[in-house]
Amino acid sequence: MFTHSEIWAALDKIAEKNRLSISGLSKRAGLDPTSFNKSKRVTGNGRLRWPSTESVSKVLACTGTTVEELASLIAGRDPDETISSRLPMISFQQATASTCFDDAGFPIGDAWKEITFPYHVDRYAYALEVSDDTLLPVYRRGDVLVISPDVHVRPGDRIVTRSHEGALSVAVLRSLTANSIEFTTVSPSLESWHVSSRDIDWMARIVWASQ
DNA sequence: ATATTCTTAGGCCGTCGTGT
DNA sequence: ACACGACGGCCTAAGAATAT
Repeated sequence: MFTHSEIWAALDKIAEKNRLSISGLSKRAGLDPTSFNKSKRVTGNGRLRWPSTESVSKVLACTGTTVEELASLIAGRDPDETISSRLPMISFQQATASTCFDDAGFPIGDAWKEITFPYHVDRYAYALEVSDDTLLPVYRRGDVLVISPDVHVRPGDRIVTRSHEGALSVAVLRSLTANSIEFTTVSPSLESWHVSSRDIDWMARIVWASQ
């Protein structure tokens, strides 16, 4: 059971999460831009108008929203923000300690502190604070990078890798084969190097950076 | 400053499903 | 067959935002 205001609030939230206006969401769903107008949610005589199940289905399809996520939004819970509004964070310097990550690159241990993050990211995301100026001019000391070990990495992505020795590197992934990985620096020099895929523990995509 | 585009409000109408 | 209710589309108008 849900109410008229809850289903409309959920659609408003889906639009917001996809950085769309409510008319923009209607258009993306293949509907008339005015379909979800606030003025159309109540008729002139006060009768409540509800979105059709077909329209809701189109919205879910065009935004990649699941029925479960819609249910959470209707219930007033944001499945992303409630999980990711607080992120574990650690500095690059501290992160070189071997106990900070498990074998798959997910945070473990007590060295992490928690920060509040204003955007929604997946539940596995964590933050790394830049400890020095070796990444200038792209990242400077104090910048925060948000990393998701759960996001598929593709050539062109900025990533963080970890060697068997525990050293973290920030780079751009250029190519990836079964045995070899090519990286370039994030700096304008674009120096490139190859490593064997056996020589790194993991790599994870940088999904956000404070700049 | 002006033009263009986008967003929103509101009225009206078409289409579809349901009940009589 | 017809009436009615309901949602979405079409249209206009106005205001806001953005581009030139």
